[in-house]
Amino acid sequence: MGRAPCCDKNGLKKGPWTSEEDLLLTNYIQTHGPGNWRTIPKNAGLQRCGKSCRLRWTNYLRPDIKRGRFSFEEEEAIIQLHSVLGNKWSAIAARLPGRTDNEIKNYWNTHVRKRLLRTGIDPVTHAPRLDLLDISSILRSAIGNVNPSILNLQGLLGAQALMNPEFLKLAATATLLSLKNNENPSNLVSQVQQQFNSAGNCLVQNQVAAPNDPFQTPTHVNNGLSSSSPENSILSHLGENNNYQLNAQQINQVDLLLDHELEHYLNCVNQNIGYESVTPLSTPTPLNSSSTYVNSSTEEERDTYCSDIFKLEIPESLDISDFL
DNA sequence: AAGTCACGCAACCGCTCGCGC
DNA sequence: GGCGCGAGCGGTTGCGTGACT
Repeated sequence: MGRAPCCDKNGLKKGPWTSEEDLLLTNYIQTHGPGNWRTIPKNAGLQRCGKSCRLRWTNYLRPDIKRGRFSFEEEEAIIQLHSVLGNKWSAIAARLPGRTDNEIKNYWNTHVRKRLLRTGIDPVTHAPRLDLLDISSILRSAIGNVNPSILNLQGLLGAQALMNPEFLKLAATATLLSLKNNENPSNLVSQVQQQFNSAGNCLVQNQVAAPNDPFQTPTHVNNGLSSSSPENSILSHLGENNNYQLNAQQINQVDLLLDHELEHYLNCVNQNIGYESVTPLSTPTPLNSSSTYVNSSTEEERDTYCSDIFKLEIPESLDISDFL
């Protein structure tokens, strides 16, 4: 378009504002109002471009700006709004009184983004990071020295299959179930995968709506696991092979791991109803959920909260803190 | 105590949008 | 419809500061 530069580059000051400049700008705007930003520096006696004045005013000098540390409620709101709006910092700022888009953007990049990454959540999609979500690692951490090759879920299932948290969790459950019964986990996991595949296109990821589809609600579907076919029943494979031995302690730990999830799953199988995890691996927080607000503010507490968003329901007695 | 490194934040830059002519 | 301009937005930069060695 060939537009002129926003200001004459020659003779105009750049860099940090001095208190004298702040005073000049504040006094002028409080007297005359913002008006035309291009004319403000000249009228206020500032050697700055209008753009610089506008930024200084909107991001720092405005009287309604809330300074200081973000509260946990604000941080939670930022995360939720970002999951809906994406990097629309001004839109997010509009919903957080007293906070500027620049401030929120900085806070996101320096704190929230890192925290989400640290807790295994993709800061862009707000979904669990699949590259980190190696259930095999969790299982190994949980049950100790089992041959890594027999716990390689990603190898067994393929990366795409891991896109479904429910399936992922069920596969992990199947692996533990197999180990408990001295089976090769690949057999049972394959059965689970076949049932998923044969159930049609039910492998819909349970995920947060993408930023560019802001009003899509999270999809949570029955994963399609059917127990109608006896030969495909997971239970039918119990006790076949005895090549994968766990010691007594490991079996005990597997029992703890399987406690809730397996019980629920077996109930579904026995009643011939659809299985839906009682503790979804990925549980996107509803935007309007006031229950998600936690009145804590330490880094550790926030980390814990963030990891709770998608954690596996693993008993506290198991030492998996290194992984988490 | 001095040097180095990492981090946080204010400010800048380049681009797009919307409006008036 | 095209152009010029102001305003706003999002990404990036660079400086100040505190932590660490």
